[in-house]
Amino acid sequence: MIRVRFAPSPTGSLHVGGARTALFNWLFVQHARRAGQDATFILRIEDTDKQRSTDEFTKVILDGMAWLGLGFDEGPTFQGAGLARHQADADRLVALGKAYIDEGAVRFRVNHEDITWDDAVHGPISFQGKDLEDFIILRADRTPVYNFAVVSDDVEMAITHVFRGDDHISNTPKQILLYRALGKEAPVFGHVPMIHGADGKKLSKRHGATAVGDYQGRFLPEAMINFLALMGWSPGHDRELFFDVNELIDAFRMDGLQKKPAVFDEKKLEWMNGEHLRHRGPEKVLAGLADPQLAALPNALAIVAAVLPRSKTIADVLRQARTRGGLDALVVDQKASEYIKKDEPGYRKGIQLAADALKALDDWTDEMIETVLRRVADDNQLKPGQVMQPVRIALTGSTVSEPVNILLVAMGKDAALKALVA
RNA sequence: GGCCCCAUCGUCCAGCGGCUAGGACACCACCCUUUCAAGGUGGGGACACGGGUUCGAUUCCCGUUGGGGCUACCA
Repeated sequence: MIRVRFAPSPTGSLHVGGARTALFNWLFVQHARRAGQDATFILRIEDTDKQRSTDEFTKVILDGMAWLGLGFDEGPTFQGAGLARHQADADRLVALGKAYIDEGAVRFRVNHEDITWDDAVHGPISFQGKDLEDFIILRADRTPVYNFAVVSDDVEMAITHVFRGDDHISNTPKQILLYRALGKEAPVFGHVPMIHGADGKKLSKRHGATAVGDYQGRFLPEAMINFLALMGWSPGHDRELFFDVNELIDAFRMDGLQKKPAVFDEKKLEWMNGEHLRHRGPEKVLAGLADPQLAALPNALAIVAAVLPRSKTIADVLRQARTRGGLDALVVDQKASEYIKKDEPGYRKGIQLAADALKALDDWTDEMIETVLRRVADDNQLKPGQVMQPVRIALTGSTVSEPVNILLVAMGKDAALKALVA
């Protein structure tokens, strides 16, 4: 029987590092299940007796996990709720002579033996007994200290595997001692490396977006999962794109984890998100946008499809689609306004020529539009770009977009001409 | 300072004694083109250093250097 828990602290946000740890825990459980084992994934909130998790803080964690699709089987349970048991366990250790009262607090007696465990990601790790000293398990106010509360809780919940951040390595010997004192076998420990910012330091607020919530509006959950899973883990070969989380579950193995910290590269996340966006396809992307105004447009699907190849984030798709659908006012970007300024008469002429020619076109297809536009350019001794680019800018506010004929078809004749003349 | 962990392109990974050290992101060049954030082709770019072990080390061992984490009656 496998019982795994993910134990975030209620800090008001779910850190991407935490989310990745949750993902590894979850993948481990799902993988075990597929192998026919009885495996349970438990969520435990690591709040304290002084700082109980508020509903809002709990919700942030729940929302983040729900967004990523990481469902749990038990919980959430709260560390702070185990106070009575923590105290009873501590008293028992005192009675057994394994702990003693020190200035009102309860201090655990360390026997200075060497501690070694076979870490699931690092292999053998050992600490020398002489470096460990007696430590507090219950404060003078009878509230438990973290290292004691976790062990008491994990014993209570019969946890078999603990996969957590690297930063807990030095807590592990203390906890192993506690398991022994409580007469229980320690679980399997696996310490997953941290996520660092570009400066090589632990990813924190000053690195920018670090909470899962910061990514929700811009990235697809499946892309986030794919990206997070591949930071510090690999299936052992060069494959990087996992469009189906089931393939991730099948391939996942704890010993495929990297031992060194990884640097979060948002550029790569963006690329990966673009791949997932295209894999989802226009219908699902449009549905996922949950924009009633956009969805109500008869050509919404065509617009999204036109815009998808060059989009990286959900925000990219939404912004471009709404502009093309006439829902948002045109925003002319830097390069576009430079283009206009360089030769405004030429710019206006291009638009005028295109509009006049297009007006007479009944067969509104990309082939015909291209033919007509090229002919207009040719007839006026202009290069195709001299009429295409002005149209593109007038319609999108950008020098970059899908091919102009595709753009025009997606927008529809009436809307396109109206926007051109405006 | 002490303890612990780690070390392949700028970044994310592959490699698990013998490879021209591979892929991806990013970057650069060229091609295509409706002068692009699309597509195509190509390019630069890494085994931190020093000792061993071995016929042979990126790979195994030791050391150095570098980086990170922990060092609370925080979690």
